[in-house]
Amino acid sequence: MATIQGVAELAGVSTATVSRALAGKSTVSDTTRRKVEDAAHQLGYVASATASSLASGRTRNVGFVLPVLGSWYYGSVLKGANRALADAGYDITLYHLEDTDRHPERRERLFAEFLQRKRVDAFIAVSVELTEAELTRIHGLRKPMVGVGGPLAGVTTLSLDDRAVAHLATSHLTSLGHRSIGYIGGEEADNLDFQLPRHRREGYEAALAEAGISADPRHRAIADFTIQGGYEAAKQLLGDPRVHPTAIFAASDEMAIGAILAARDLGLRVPEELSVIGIDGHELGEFFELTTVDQHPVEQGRLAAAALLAELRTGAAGAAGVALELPYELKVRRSTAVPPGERA
Amino acid sequence: MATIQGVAELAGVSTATVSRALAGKSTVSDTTRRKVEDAAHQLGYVASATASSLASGRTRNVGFVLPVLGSWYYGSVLKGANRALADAGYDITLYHLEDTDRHPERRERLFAEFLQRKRVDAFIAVSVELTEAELTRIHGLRKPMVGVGGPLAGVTTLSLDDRAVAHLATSHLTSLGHRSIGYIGGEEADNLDFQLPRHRREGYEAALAEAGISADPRHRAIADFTIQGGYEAAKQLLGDPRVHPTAIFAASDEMAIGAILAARDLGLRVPEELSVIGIDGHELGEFFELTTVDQHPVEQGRLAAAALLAELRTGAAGAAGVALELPYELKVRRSTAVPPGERA
DNA sequence: CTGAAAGCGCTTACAG
DNA sequence: CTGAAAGCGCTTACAG
Repeated sequence: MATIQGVAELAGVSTATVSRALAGKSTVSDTTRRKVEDAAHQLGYVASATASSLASGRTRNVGFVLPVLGSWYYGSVLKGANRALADAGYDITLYHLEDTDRHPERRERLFAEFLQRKRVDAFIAVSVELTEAELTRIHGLRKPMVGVGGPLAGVTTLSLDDRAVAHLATSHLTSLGHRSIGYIGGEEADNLDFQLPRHRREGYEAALAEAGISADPRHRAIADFTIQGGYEAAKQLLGDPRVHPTAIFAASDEMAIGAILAARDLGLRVPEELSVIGIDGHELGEFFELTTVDQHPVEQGRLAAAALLAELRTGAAGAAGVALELPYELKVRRSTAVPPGERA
Repeated sequence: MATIQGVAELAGVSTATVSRALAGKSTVSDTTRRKVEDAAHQLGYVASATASSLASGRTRNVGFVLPVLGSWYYGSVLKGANRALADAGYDITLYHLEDTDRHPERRERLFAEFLQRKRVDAFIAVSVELTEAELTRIHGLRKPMVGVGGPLAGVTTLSLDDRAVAHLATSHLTSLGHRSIGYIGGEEADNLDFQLPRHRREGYEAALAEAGISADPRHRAIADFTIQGGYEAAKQLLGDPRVHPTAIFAASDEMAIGAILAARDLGLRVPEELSVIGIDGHELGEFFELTTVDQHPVEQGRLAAAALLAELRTGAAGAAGVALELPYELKVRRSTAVPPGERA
């Protein structure tokens, strides 16, 4: 394990010069730089992150805070962020805000201890809901932070326009001629959350209204964003003779896939007898030929990292509090078509 | 941002004593300890990880190396490891060995730069296939390392007995009376990999032999461990009139789910006309009522962390090179039953 | 363009 | 049980 001392001796210069040369500072002559690089390469020298951090105040490490590990969505965002940060020379340290209800002490410890260690230069937080107290603590750290799925008070946030996304998905169905459109959404609990379920329902209703269709509570079902939940909710909608939708819009792809499976079990052909559309761009969407509004999670991670790197470069967390909009895209696959009896 | 200085002044002791008191060293009197703790609490002091690491040589940070981000399996292992390590006061820094074929320079940089920064005390590597050169570099770091899914030369490895697992799954089918059992496995490329596909096939064949059934190459299909791959492979097996299996054993749950969906599309009822079993314990297994051999990925992560913490505590990487066996468990759900025509 | 020196904020022998 | 002091391995004003 070579140290900067060893490199300095081998190259015949001071450690200060080694540090400058390897950091790519412009104040080093080309000859010297080459000597230093050769020596460093020969010894396999890489500066100790720990010593470098203590001296410079920069860790080249970003904290990534997320509530779920093992799901496709969060993993994808993480992947996109990691790629962009690694390319910029940054590591990622993980902070899993797991299962607050059952393990409040773990969450407490995360904010009281782990986040206070000054191990990272900045944070990315995905779909994290923070209390006032937690937000105060985060701000007390005085580190740049970018949220995905916000908004978080005083934090730069990248978020999806959930109303617009739901409006687009529903309009896709009305423009095909559907008039009886079921909706599978999430619980609209009045808690810390980001209002995502409510916004998506509002987008759905706005699109219905535009098409001159009156919203009917019997056309709506609540689920938990999983395949199983979507399956059960769809069975309720499809099994109710008073509803009889010709299309279903689900607020997530997994719920939409559940709806497709429910339709199959009920003997309904998709899309001939039932159209289904979701939101996400889930990896399983292709296999199920699911029409969806893709929110490009990997790209979301990349954008979050890019925004953070920009704040890190300019120094001041100048952009703090700004809200940026994430891109989305309608992807029409086989699961949506004109209503039954309207084929050309 | 309080420093150890501030705490020392407030408590009226030296910084050395603050350090010792907060580290829980036994050589501090109870009164002093209390004074220090009060002062630290009052100031919201937490030792800087960076300064502590440089002084002590310990980072309280573990590197987690994995080839895939965004999949259920790796996310689950990560979750289990993170939980156990966080409870012991450790952070996790992520090293994503992504897509080596398309981005060899990223992989190279990871080994040449990121891993050399001495940011972590130890490594956990999941299903990572390393070249000789990479292994040499890792060993040059002289840090404890635990592999999951190994084996890696000179590294403590936790692995599944793939032959035994496949044998168990297949025997479950033969013991129900199945004689014509299809197999969906993975490509047995002769590369760096861990021979997992080969071992699972061998376990399948051994169980067949025990039941007096001769192995037939036409009963085997190759896929890529995904739902889509399993679906296509199952269609081949089920569509071939010369094969006509009454059961399918897939080397992963996702492929098994693909097989269930293929059976549905071919009008075959599961389990009445076709039994299906997988390996994994995938979160979707319950919804599809899939019989499986659960390999408990979250628990695998926990065990890896525990093994690593043990090495870290005893100092010497004493257990290096040891191979430990991971637990597994047959979970019988609705997707397997006696062959057609044999119901009581 | 380069070097000597201070300093980042801790931990830990060493002495007492 | 406690403190003074050295040292971990870098970076960065400061001088030249």
